[in-house]
Amino acid sequence: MPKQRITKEMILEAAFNYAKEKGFEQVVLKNIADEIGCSVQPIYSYYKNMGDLKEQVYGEAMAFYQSFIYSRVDNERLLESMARANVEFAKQETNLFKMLFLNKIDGLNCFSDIYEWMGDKNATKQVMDRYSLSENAAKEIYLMLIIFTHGMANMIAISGANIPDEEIIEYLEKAYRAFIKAHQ
Amino acid sequence: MPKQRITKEMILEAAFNYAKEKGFEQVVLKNIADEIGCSVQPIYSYYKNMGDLKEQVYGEAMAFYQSFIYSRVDNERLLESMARANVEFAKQETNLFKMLFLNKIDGLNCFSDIYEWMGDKNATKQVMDRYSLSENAAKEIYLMLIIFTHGMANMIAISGANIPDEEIIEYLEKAYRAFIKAHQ
DNA sequence: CACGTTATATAACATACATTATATAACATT
DNA sequence: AATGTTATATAATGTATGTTATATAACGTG
Repeated sequence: MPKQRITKEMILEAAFNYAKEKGFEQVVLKNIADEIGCSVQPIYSYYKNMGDLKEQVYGEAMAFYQSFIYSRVDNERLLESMARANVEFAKQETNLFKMLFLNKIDGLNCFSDIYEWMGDKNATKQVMDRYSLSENAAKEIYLMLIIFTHGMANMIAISGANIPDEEIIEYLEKAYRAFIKAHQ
Repeated sequence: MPKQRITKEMILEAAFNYAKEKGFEQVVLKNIADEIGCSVQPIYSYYKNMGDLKEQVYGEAMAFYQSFIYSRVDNERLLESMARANVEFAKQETNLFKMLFLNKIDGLNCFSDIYEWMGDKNATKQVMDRYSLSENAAKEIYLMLIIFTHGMANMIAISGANIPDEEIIEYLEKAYRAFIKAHQ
């Protein structure tokens, strides 16, 4: 049998990069095949259909997002650094951000669910300890900062605005301090 | 000449309602024709092409949004009532919200631009007067509440979460008070 | 009431995409 | 080197959409 010129990894990588550079909507059969420089067959030999490939691309994007965030986490300031990282992600990786966060996510029914979804227990604990707050207060601060962060990230991603990092940090800091102060 | 059974208004109304009930992506030729119960020709007799019709639908949606917001404004509490109305809009008219706010909007380059875009001078003035704040402080509060509101609206629209109005109001109030308090 | 204008319908054509069928060519095994 | 397996390419098919061409039918005007 002939050796395979095209590997599954090549396809997934090409598709992921296409999503990253051109947007998820551009992940269509012909674009990926052209990108690799092959016909459509190798793709169908590894993936049942395009939906299958797109799911994998989504998974890659999520992994990329997570490593993006975690590589920027400051352990001394979990909440603030995660908020910054999220907005930076929206600014730098707009296509991935839209793909991950501007589409329906199932199973969220109230804000506490949202907290569970994104919540990081350590960050909550850090806020509790640092400001001598109850768990509920810390959770609420966390939740409100997530909402604010999400709003900022969205506006940046949607508008394509190139807002300087200092300004982003400034507003995130202000929101964070305001939410803390409200509980003191 | 035969009298026209189909008017331009019928088409635009059908298309707008389709966008409102089923989502903007569903505004496609055949759906609208079927909805009205006509062929594709009447649509092309009034609109150059589908893009033309979609633009008009977008305009209708914007007008609908504005009257939705203004009908809910409390003149005594401009900022808070507008924030609430925006989140309510995202909750009740999710399809229109996505169409209007989850797509690119040109010409925004920094947060002060965003302020100019959505800014309501009267609301700013009300905050200045009520809390004896400088114009800059009031503007900042306004901007931060817009960001928070947008974040909440987005999360609700995207997740489809049916969060009770009381909870929405509670969090908006908390954010508002926190931003005010930060300046005192 | 015949005629011409035009509103609407039907149907053809174009394009973009996914999917499947067939053809070709590489190479491992004999 | 011949053969069979299979990786890949080319080409056909299907479906959804938009657009345009042709046909039909309504009706105002002479």
